[in-house]
Amino acid sequence: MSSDSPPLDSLFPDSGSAGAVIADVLIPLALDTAYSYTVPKGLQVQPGDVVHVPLGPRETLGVVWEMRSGAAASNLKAVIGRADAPPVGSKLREFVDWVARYTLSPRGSVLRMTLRGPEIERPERIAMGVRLVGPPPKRMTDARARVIALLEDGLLRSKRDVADEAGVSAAVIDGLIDEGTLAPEPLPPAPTAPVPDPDFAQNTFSEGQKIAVEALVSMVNTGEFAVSLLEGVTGSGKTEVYFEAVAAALRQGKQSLILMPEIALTGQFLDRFEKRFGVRPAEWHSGISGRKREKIFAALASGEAKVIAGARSALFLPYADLGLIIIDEEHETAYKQEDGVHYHARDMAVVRGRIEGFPVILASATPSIESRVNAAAGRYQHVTLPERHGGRAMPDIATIDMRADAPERGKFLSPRLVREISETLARGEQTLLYLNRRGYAPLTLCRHCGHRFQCPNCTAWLVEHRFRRALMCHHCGHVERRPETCPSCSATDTLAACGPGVERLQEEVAERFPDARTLVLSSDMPGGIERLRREIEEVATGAFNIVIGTQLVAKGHHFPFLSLVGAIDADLGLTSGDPRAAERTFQMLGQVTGRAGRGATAGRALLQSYDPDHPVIRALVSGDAERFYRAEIAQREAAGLPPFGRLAALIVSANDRAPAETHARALARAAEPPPGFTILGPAEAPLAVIRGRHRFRLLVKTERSAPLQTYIRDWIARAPKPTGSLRVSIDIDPQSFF
DNA sequence: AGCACGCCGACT
DNA sequence: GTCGGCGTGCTC
Repeated sequence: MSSDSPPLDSLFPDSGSAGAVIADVLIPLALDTAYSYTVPKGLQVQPGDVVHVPLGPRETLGVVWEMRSGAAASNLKAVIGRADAPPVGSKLREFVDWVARYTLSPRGSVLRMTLRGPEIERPERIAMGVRLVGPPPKRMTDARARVIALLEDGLLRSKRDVADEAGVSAAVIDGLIDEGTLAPEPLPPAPTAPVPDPDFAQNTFSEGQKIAVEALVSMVNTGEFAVSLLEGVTGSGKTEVYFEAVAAALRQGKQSLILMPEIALTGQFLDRFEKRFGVRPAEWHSGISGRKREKIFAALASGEAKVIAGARSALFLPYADLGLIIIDEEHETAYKQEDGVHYHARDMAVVRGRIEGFPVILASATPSIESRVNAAAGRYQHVTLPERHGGRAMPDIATIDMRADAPERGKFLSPRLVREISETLARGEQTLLYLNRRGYAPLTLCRHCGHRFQCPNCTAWLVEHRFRRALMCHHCGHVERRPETCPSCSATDTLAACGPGVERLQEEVAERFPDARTLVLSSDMPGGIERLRREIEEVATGAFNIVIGTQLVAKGHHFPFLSLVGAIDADLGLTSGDPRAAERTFQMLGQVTGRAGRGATAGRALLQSYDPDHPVIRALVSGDAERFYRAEIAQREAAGLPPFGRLAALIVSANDRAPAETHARALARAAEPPPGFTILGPAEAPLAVIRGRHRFRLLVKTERSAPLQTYIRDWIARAPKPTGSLRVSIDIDPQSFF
């Protein structure tokens, strides 16, 4: 339509509602388009307001995304009213739109992540306190006298406190209210988030740390978007260094968000924060629920909470005045959300910083390749802490060549490692045995006929869990009882466990060291995440002699009594088809071995390996991270892969193999890759069955800086629409986007 | 996310 | 004959 066309309402003079106020409302459901509603006269709303709107037969919450005035089509319903919730500011709306576009998700799905806090509406129950207001009651009792004596000062106290301190029951207090002696009065809401004091305590820093502190503080003081990669070996005092950036933000009155992998948010971290700032930060993770969640949500939206330590979901919340995001352990894969909206919290944090104009700090002892490359390219400032703090020595890392120093048949600890564990025990110190395999044994087979137990839904072996007497699939959760006889040839006593899991390792440890106190730390142990946090804290107190753990022991915990680390199968993971296998293994082993060391005494780490000359193993032993990063980038180039980033995976899945494969091929055909884009089609992607769904993976890579997601969006638009039980999900690896 | 609609198996 | 399983599609 040309610009001199007549206005719309003159074309439809009978529409009758020209000049109506229309709100485009985004609803936190899997909807990409905002729905239009008329705004009734007398209702004041503006973009960002949370409103109630009718949706089909029911009523939902939505956020006013845009406002306009014009002719209201007759099918529009009206906004019901405003909800009592903090508004979603324009920068946050821009962030939601950006993330939705980048992740190819409906905008409503992203919006939902920002409204996750409260069961909006339900007004807070106002707690009542009591105050002494009237004459003593006609009949005095001992209990009543104690209550009156306590309240003689005329101060307001909660009923709970009065009952506890006066040693009476609530009935006594209610009786005094009836008598008119006491009066109920609403209590002022307890502060949810006491304000951390940037000057509560000052840490002392080495010269090297001072330089890093200064770099971060000046970045925060500048108050503009910038990214720093804070790279510091384990024990270099990274946390204390970035606390100074938080202090600088506090002095400006700005809020800080410290993102960390969920399991790393332990009392240990909170204690360190409290030592520096006098109070604990507000916490946000899946374990915080109900009223507490609502309160924290309100406190961060009002600006009352100044520092929030949270898991990745905290990134999307409506902060009042966010001025800094820190991503601790930035290399962690836990930052990648794989269901619903696929996003990487580290990268989206950088985007939020860019949109809202504040600095972002990425901290790690073993940074991801992409952050290293971004730092080398000058997009990120590289701040390094090359030395351990407080005279702590770097751990001494060595390999044990398993071909030369083989354990007995059916055992997994090499003679040398057994010796080292004995010596560590004798010194009263702690040992950590790292094995990234849950359960007892990863494969069970029949020695008679060769039958292997496989998941009926997935292309995976069933993992034996002896503790639960079951065979389990780690992909879909399928569980079956471990039978006594072979289901294929009916032979008895021929089923053999192959390979080690942490449970089997514990069995071996218990046999070798019957007097040692051992603990298995694994995500599938009963008790959930809270129990794990408790156990991790117990390990830190030195309560166990030998700890056997899966990868979750690598997530940023400090174990002060730990002097020996043994990696049982250091090569595990190096051979998987994942393009990031080497990087992951390097980071994992780097983190785990970094835990070793007691005070000034150097710790010791032993890597049991069948391939001690592997570049990853050699880089770990030499302590030369630089060498690993260089070698890994070169390796990726040689394999035709970009160093990072411009790589996307499309997963096509269906309940049957044929439609999944057909669609994957159709997608591959529909793509007309622009120059510089390459599709690694379904033929090259291994088919896997997970949870009964047949999955095909198409990898797309590009050497160009053009945004991959734009290309993918066009591609999907061109391809036939998925039908039936087909699902296409897209996982785009991080890119540099600015 | 709800909720209705619709098309094939076992039941009072 | 219906009740009900969950696949599919719609909500301004």
